[in-house]
Amino acid sequence: MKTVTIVLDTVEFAKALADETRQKIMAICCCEMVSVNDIVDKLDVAQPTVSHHLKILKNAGLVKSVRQGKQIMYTLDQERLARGCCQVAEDFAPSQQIKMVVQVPD
Amino acid sequence: MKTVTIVLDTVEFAKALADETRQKIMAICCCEMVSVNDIVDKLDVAQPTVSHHLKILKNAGLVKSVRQGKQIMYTLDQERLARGCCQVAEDFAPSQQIKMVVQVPD
DNA sequence: TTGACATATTGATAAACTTCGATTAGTATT
DNA sequence: AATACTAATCGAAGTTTATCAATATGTCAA
Repeated sequence: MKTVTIVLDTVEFAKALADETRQKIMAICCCEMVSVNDIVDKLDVAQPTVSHHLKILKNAGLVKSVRQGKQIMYTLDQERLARGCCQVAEDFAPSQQIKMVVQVPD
Repeated sequence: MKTVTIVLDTVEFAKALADETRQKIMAICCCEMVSVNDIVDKLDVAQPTVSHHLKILKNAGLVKSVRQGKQIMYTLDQERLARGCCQVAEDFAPSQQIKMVVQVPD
């Protein structure tokens, strides 16, 4: 049986989550691929601000991006986010039992 | 069957976690009751700084405190922390399955 | 290759945050 | 009551962060 250990910087992880605008962005790109402009259109912030937050989310490993022509499509890495949440809970709340059922692609 | 809904401010929750010193404090008071001085002794920060961080953690509902004589004992609210982690995961990673088994006291 | 479009980067500014010294408030002891 | 002890609050300094306008970079179409 193979064990995969993910080393997560829980401080960087939490910092990435710790902003209202970033959480809005996360909600927007949570379940679909969206362009930067898509996000800008749905929020009341300037485009550089969105790019800035996307960079932070990307550095924390919370979003993935792919270029599609002129646009760059972003989407939340749900598994990564869920793993981060579980790790925080495991690190600081070891008495609680939290189980994560990882989705295995077909 | 009774359903308990916890309304959590995920931004405040994440902000409370988003500091290295606070995470160290959380680790120290994670599994036992400790006084403010206990925490100061284990960290390289001044007492007002620890009090400041404890206040933030308290406002976020992540620590509980009880006065014992001259001291005030703090401890991490593990269940609250775990619930917060689960809620973040549920809010932003709905495709992932995370289960939390809540500890019921005897 | 020129122009239009999409996104990233730069630089500046303002707000928020961390930290600490000094002080205050609360508690117990003598 | 006076003192010692513990923790909270205040005020200031320094750092980090969020935001935007301006600009640069990259891509596609004509």
